[in-house]
Amino acid sequence: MAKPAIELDSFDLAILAILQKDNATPQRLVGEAVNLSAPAVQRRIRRLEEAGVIAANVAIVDPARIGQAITIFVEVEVVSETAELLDVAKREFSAAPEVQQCYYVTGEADFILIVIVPTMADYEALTRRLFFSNNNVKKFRTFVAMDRVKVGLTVPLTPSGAA
Amino acid sequence: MAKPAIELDSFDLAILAILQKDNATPQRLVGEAVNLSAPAVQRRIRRLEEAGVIAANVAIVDPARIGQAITIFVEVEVVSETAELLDVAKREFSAAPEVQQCYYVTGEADFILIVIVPTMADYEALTRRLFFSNNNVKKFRTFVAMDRVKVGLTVPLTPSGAA
DNA sequence: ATCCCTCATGAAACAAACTTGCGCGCATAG
DNA sequence: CTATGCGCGCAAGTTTGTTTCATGAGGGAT
Repeated sequence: MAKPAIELDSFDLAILAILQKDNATPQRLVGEAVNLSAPAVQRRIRRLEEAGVIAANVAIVDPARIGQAITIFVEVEVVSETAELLDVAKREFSAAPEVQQCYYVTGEADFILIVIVPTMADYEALTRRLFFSNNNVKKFRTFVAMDRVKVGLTVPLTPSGAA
Repeated sequence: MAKPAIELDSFDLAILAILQKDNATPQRLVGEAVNLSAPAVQRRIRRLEEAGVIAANVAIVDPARIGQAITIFVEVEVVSETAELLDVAKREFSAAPEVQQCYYVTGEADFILIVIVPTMADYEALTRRLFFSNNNVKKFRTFVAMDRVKVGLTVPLTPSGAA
């Protein structure tokens, strides 16, 4: 694993704020925006990537333009919360390509999944495969998204622990 | 607005699959992977961007490495589902920078929010601002994420509506 | 107090990638 | 059968990303 935390100064945060919105921004422009030279920006970006602060550089695809994808939320409740059973569930859920996001949470549910499927029939198939065939799944609740009001993974830049 | 849908062939889907994982992949490598020349890849990418299929190119930042961000799910139930009240809610929720994602859903809840905050105190402040001061919010349930098992916006590439 | 070591920066050179223009082949329509 | 439009590949030009190098600031030890 990478280091749990590295020092981030205001330059790093400014760079992250830009790349979070558009990582195709030329380093030259980034440098101008944060008052740093292009190579300096380059080194910082590499450091952030190696440290895991930048987890990935990806293109965001609009599901609505690809077939007619349906976004679904699932709250999953498990029977037993032993460490190994949780690991099993995490691995199974993560393995499904339809599962975009999976969180282990506190509260009335244990897992929250965000699923994208082309049709409801695909979702039904997924539930059979993921939930009904897993004895540790007590119950699950389904929420179908009618509107993606706001979608993003942009993290608010908190200057905590930085100079 | 862009066209609601454009034709996507297997080349486009293959390209999208790659860029969804890493949009820093050189077009030359993309071309090799899909058996196309670099300029052809380039033109297709541009078309996909203009059509809105590629909504954005962004760097994914791990919140855990930025301060100690907490991911929280909120199920919001509203009193009245008139169009204008929903619009108000959508706008208010979207305006909050802490709200990463907001969906309007069917089921036992009306909205599902994904929130990122540095501390629980910030979340409490957010609830006051967003929920308690909004008379149309009947109730809300909170789920705190203990583990981000899987995070992504990767859309499964469905060859529907393509050659 | 001085020296030395380490580290990050900026300027320039270098390499790689992106972008554009051109001609060709294929599919479709007339 | 011919004409037209679309998308491809090739090659050149341009921008961008990457490396190298010398300089200056900060820290610790003598």
